[in-house]
Amino acid sequence: MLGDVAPADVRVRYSPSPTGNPHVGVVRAALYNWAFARHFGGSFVFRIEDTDVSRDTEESYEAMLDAMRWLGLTWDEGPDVGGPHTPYRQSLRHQHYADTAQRLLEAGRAYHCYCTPEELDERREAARAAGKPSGYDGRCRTLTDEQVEAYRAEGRQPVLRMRMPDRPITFTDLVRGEISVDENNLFDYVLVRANGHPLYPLVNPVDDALMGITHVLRGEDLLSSTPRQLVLHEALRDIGVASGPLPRYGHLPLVTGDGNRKLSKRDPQSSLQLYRDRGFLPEGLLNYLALLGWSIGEDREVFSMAEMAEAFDVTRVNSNAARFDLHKAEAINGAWLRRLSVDDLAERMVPHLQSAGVLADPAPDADLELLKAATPLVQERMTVLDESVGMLGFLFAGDTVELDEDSVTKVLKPDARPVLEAARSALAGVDAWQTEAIEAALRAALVDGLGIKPKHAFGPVRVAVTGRRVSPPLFESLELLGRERTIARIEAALPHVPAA
RNA sequence: GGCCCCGUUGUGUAGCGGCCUAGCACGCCGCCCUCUCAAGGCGGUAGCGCGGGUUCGAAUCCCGUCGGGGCUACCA
Repeated sequence: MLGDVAPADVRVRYSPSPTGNPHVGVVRAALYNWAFARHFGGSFVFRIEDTDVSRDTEESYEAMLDAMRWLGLTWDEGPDVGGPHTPYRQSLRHQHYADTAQRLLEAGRAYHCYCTPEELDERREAARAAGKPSGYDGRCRTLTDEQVEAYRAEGRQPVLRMRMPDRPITFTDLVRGEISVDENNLFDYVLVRANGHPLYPLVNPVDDALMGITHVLRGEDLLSSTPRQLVLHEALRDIGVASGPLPRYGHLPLVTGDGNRKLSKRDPQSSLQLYRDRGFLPEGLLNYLALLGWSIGEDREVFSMAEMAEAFDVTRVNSNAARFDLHKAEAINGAWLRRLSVDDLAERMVPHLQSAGVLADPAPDADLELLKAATPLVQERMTVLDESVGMLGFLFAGDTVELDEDSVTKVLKPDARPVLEAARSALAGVDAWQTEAIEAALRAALVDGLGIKPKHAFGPVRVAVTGRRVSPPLFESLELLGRERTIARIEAALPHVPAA
């Protein structure tokens, strides 16, 4: 897997294009690269591929860095931290591409092609109709000076095309094994546009070569372009632009959405931001993403990133596509949430409670204390942090809470009136306002006193006090809420109970 | 159309020729616990796409077939 590369010399990169917010499939690729580098004690390089000015924005660039920091996927070299191969943004590396393109042309490894897009389309369609490969047919490979003159006279501007060799290309993929494409299916491809703009097929390998990348782990969608990149890499070494061994490639299975199709950037389900907003923990999301195509083995699924780095082995990555399953992601996140210390969890809930308006920003110390006291009640009931809003909102309201309409009609029926009235007087008489005493008083008054089942006894109280049918444990909640607000809310709820 | 990749329960995976009457997790169903909801415990549901080989023996190796996906730009 490493070839001649010493473990510490392993260099991998994560090179997203900053177009919109990061995609979970792309995050998983970052994770696998990170784990690969950390496993061997090598370097993880973060490079921004912002060659497409029309699509890349500074905002997306910042969002990308922010996302990586949030995830905790630390990089050793990158646009903000620098490194020996600076700059790490392609938009700042144009000279490298222009120089390389020139040398490729001079060495005869690339050539000018004057075909127009229309001509290309036409021939492509014809080839396709004839059942033949539809790639570039090589027409401009050997143009005479006269032909070039004629094209120029017409005002045509050439693109620069890579000259592919007349032999099959075979390589060993780290996850899939040997892959081979014969010469009839290898086509000369465009490196530089007619307007002088370098394209991805040129800049990506050039940067990998210049930055000494030893291993490339990326999505399967790039599998079929690997042979041509390998050819470019060989050429770069031949013409002295780069040195060192060719990078080894590993193509990761695609992450699919609800259908069987590749999760696209446009699919809302693919947005990392969505999961952040919902309150996924970076630990949980990363853990889940790690599971999409890789297994730590031993019937174990919950593990930390340090444990992953220790155990990670690309050759054991699955080669078949994996579907993103929200349920499973939530389950894994829930497991992580329950592992958190109470203080840590309370702290992480704060921003969610604030953006929902439950807590002020900054939150008063008293509220923070109350939140901390309530955290154990909800820790095992949540799967994502955002749920804290619904579960704990009632604690931070005043003498009245917003009553959930559905809960009111289902629980606050006419026979709830005597229950609430009995609860009110029982609670008024509780000596020490503590969970045990509250429960004892309520049981005595409602279950024993009114002779009704616990479920029917406590349901109305729960709705009156918390506003909902589902809440943290009732007696503990009442203790935290305090006697005054508890009783005030029961009284406020009484008018919502219809007469018999 | 062409090329390439992939194929274990609904989903993610374990399995790398006998330990598999296929394990685990999520989901789903039921039970227990129980003031709601969770969490937890117990049990259940459901799978090696198909057909040929190779072998004493195949989920595991080979071939074919079918199915799915990716790529096929002067996007990245």
